[in-house]
Amino acid sequence: MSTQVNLENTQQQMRKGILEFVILSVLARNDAYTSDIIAELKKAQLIVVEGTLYPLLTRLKNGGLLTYRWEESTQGPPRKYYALTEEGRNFLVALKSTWEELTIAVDHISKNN
Amino acid sequence: MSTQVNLENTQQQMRKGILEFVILSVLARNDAYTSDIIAELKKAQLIVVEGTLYPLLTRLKNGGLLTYRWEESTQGPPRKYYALTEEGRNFLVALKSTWEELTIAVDHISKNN
DNA sequence: AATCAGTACTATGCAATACAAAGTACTGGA
DNA sequence: TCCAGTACTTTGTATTGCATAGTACTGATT
Repeated sequence: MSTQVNLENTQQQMRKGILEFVILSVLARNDAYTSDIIAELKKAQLIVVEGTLYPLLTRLKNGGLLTYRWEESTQGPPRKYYALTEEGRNFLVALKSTWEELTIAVDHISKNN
Repeated sequence: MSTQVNLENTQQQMRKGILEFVILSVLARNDAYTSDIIAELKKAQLIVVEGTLYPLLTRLKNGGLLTYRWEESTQGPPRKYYALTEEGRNFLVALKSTWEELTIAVDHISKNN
């Protein structure tokens, strides 16, 4: 068994590509800052780390799907609260559709064995 | 909207990571050579191209999850038929479980919006 | 006032993989 | 012999999750 093909790696590779969808989904309900988002994902058994999340949020913000505002915190430094733009909401609708098509396709194939 | 965040790219990124699972699933039913695999996936609305498939099959073979045999063809050059190893079957079971956990997590998050 | 722990954000290098593209090789038919 | 169709191999590129290193802010403690 080579280092490349092992369960952990494959699980990680499976996470690639879906985090945009997942993050946008979390923010569709409520504005949130990073620790909120991480906690929300963790509740759903999806572990995402800050080294992933920050660049992702920045990318989505730069792409026009998110906006943010600073908010003072009584528990530490200021927090950056992210929110979906209208464009972000539209994009999320398309992503949800894509996800559904993908899972149907995969389930169809994997159920055949 | 930057080049990085567009639907096509995101759809492609969503495919990353699941193709191992999908290919092993196809081969769990029957030995197959590449065009068979591509056709099977296409039937399920999953388009995969040869530049992706060949290196992937090689990787899985090198990792001990697949074996292959050559078979003469009356329609052209010989074909390389791949089959799951015992190890491949075990790995597939784990992948299926992982996929289910992932979809449950994602659906849970996306259904909340 | 200075220090520290906890909290929050930023940046970067690495590993892995889907894909486009280029190329090699085999077979039967023209 | 040449060609089209078929099958396989290789490689470079773009993208992204993660580990890691670092910066910055705040309130509490010394």
